[in-house]
Amino acid sequence: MQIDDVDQRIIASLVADARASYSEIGERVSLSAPAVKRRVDRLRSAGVIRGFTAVVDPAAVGWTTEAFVELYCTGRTTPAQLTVATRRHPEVVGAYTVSGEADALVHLRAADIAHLEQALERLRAEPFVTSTRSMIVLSRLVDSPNIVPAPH
Amino acid sequence: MQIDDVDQRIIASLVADARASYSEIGERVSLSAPAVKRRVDRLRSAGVIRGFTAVVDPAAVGWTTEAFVELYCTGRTTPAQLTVATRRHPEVVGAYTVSGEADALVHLRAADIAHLEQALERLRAEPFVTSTRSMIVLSRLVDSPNIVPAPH
DNA sequence: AATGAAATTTCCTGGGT
DNA sequence: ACCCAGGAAATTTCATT
Repeated sequence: MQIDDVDQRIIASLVADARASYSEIGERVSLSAPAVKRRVDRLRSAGVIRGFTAVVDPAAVGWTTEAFVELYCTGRTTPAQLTVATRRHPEVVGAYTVSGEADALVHLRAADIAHLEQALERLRAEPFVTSTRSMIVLSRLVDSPNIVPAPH
Repeated sequence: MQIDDVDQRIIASLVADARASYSEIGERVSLSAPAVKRRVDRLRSAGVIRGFTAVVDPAAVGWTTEAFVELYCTGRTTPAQLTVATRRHPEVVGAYTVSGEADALVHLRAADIAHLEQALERLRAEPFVTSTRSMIVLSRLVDSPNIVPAPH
């Protein structure tokens, strides 16, 4: 699918404020509200825009602990297996296969340290996990959920 | 600030779809649209809801490469220094101080490998960085931007 | 094919109870 | 918290280029 400059600006606008009205966006990109809607619909159905979400302060809703865990897995572990396994754990907010020493990196979010420990144990109990290496998040310095800068 | 069960459900609803109308949300939580709006306004001004954003497929807008980089820093590096430094790099989409061997973990997003390499070099050139350890993301298995499950 | 204008429906948002 | 009402926005239809 082709994304032109106007689409880019519409996307940027929605990333900055997903609840902006079509006419508001239209003003910024010099288009009528219906035209903006049609473009947004097109971008959505093409999968460029996956959805719209609220950015919530995890601490404010009782999730104060966060960690990144490197997973070392047995030889024949497939990404599909990893996907299925990690999705089973509600504490997993991100999971990636990576190059380097580890096979995967998992981003966990939990209510507190006890909860995190419990989640970690559950994760380590997955049959393909041989060992793990954890980094507990002490403070969040930067966290731009899905900010997509203009193309390089 | 006090968050009751209804607030939790409103938040969950907005996380799932930030463009849902107040009446739509009201239906799900058995509240009138004005009541929902008042709660959302309160949650926003309290900082529980930080904002609303579009979830964009980075690949679709030309950002195909991602990496996590562990930063090893000199003894007297403050979180404030790290914040300032990492924010200078547009490729940094996340940065955290962590417990463990490394001092910080940085999440990078770039257009391609060449761009990533360049960003990494720039990051390594920061005066307080003594060494780095990179994990390039091969595939994204799970990525739930700001999904906040019900409290434990 | 994509846009703008108009018309209809739905929604937002203030004040009153 | 709900109901109500005036104004704004969304969304469909239609005509234009």
